Amino acid sequence: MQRHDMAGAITTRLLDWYDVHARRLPWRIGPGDRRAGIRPDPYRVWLSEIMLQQTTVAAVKSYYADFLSRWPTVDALAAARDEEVMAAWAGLGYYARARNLLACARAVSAHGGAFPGSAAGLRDLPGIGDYTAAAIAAIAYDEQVAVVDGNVERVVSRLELIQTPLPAAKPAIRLAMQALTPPDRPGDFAQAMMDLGATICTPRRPACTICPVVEPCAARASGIQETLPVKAPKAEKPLRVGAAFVAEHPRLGAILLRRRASTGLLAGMEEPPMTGWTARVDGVTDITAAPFAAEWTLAGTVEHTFTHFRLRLSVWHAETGAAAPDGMWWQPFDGLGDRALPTLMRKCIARALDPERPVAKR
DNA sequence: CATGCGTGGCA
DNA sequence: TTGCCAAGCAT
Repeated sequence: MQRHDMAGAITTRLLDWYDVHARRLPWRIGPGDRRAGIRPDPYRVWLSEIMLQQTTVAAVKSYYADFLSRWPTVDALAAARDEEVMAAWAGLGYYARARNLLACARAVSAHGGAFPGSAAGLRDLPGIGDYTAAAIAAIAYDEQVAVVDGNVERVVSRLELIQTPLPAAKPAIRLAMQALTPPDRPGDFAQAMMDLGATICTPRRPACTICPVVEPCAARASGIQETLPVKAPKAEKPLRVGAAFVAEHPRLGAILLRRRASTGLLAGMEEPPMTGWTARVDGVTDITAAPFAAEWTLAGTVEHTFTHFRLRLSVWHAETGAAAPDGMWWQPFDGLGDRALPTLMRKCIARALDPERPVAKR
């Protein structure tokens, strides 16, 4: 099939640019390896792509290294305990990804340990949607398939001057990306588009002067590149409030923890006991909601922003030698790093144990 | 098709 | 400081 000259020009320029400027990332093979016919390990591509869903490269790097070190193959990951994987994922966010990761590993392992060999087959696995299936197939199998993520939506809408608002523009963007994707090196092309979007064709202040495809860019020609893609305005995030209770057992050197419900927000993760989170700003800091009677003192507040609301928690602290209530346990301090504690919960614990200091990261 | 689902970095 | 949003998926 003859490709249009414009499409061919964009593809060629981007691949040439990628050969020089490709970001060196732990899950990528080197250009020399690619030319030698070496293909990336589908397991590593898959692991990196799941972690990269809505998550920055900088945040992923240490988690990727840790997972690959602990579980070098899909069979090793499939054999891991749920709790071990959730704890390893703690802090990275979107915890359904970790549950789906394990479910996917076990499905693949149960069928001989080889990932499906096409985007269509990959798409049926848990945690793998249109984007991830296409990305793995293009990168690991050289399948000529359109890989469309947020970067590609932005780059393509600018190149082709697609002014329809998202998400209505998605079909047109996918068609345009399909027309640009070459039969040779489709994976490199997809990664080139994503690298371009991450480093040059950025949401704000795109660096058009150093862009390898500035000449064929229709939005740049019109001077409206910064207005694309058009998106519907986002609803503002309401404030919810609540109270967390960090009970400390001085003799054991431990704090009281429990496990959250298996569905919903932070599903299956662990936490200190706390109230529900309500949109009502009054009353919820009431210490009558504490897990047991003790000399509770207010250590401070913790604020955290989720996808669709902001949360302000009053953090209470008490020392006690009481037995752990049903469904809770005394967790020794020296094991906290290995628990499935989301960032929010680590903030609460840090605030309670040292009200003066700023909250430390994981 | 709209909504729920985390977190950290950056302008 | 506040808002924005990054290599999306499931329902």
